[in-house]
Amino acid sequence: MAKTKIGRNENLVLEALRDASGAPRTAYQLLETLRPEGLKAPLQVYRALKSLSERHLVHRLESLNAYLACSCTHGEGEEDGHALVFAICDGCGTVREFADPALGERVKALAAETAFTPRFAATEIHGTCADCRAG
Amino acid sequence: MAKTKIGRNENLVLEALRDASGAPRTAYQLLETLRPEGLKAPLQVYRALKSLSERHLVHRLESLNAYLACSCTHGEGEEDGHALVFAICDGCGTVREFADPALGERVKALAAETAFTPRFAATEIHGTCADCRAG
DNA sequence: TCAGTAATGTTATTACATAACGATCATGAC
DNA sequence: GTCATGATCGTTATGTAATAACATTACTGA
Repeated sequence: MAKTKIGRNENLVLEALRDASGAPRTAYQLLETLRPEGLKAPLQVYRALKSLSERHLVHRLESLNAYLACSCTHGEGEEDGHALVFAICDGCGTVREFADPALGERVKALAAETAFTPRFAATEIHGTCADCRAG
Repeated sequence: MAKTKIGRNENLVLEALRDASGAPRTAYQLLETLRPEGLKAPLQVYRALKSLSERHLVHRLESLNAYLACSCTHGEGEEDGHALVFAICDGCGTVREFADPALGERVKALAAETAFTPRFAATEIHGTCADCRAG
């Protein structure tokens, strides 16, 4: 089911994202980070990100054009059925990820009301985290 | 409260988006559409979009890098307190907009659980609309 | 061995968005 | 009126995000 083996570039990108730990990174930031490892072109990063996304090991934050290592608790990314939720702190830039069943149910209900067949949903909440609020 | 008067460019962009009626448009598509009206540079469109966004007359669809005329039922964009939801058909590209209080409540609850202060939230659901499903 | 496929590399290009600066036009205080 | 102020508008250049197109390498199995 895991499409193929994970490649060198995928590993590099995934590690770089995990090192960031809660901080989203743009593709070009990742490229800069990984230049010492031999990466040279954006496409190498984008291909890795695409592959990792398909495995649900990373997520794209649409409102930031940035990427985040998946911190889902549930194994290796069975995100089917519940919507992903991201709490993005506009102060410090950190992002917390949730997989919220209740929100997923609400999304399904909304879709059903309008005969819409959902495939994937994500909610991005912008605001201020506790630390920044305390400041 | 409405910051200032609405300008010529804002009107042009807003009309163009309303003509699209459910179909999101990118900034550069709008620019092409409005060239006959005298618009020449991306910045003219982006400025208008920013101003219209602040008035809650248009929304940005993050996952598409595109913009949509607001179809909220509630006057002129008092979206405070409920999360916006967009159902995006990947088949035909049409988008339906909702302002769902229940989903907004869930977002608030999630935020409260983690001491996060939400400012704005949007959910984008990708899937297939009834028409495309029927084919 | 060699055919097939997945992964990788490289150059060029397209798409999306903003910086920086200057010109124009309305409006109200005097 | 006129002149200062601030909002709007215009243009060039640039920055940032993502993909197209094509060539190459490497793994895998009959």
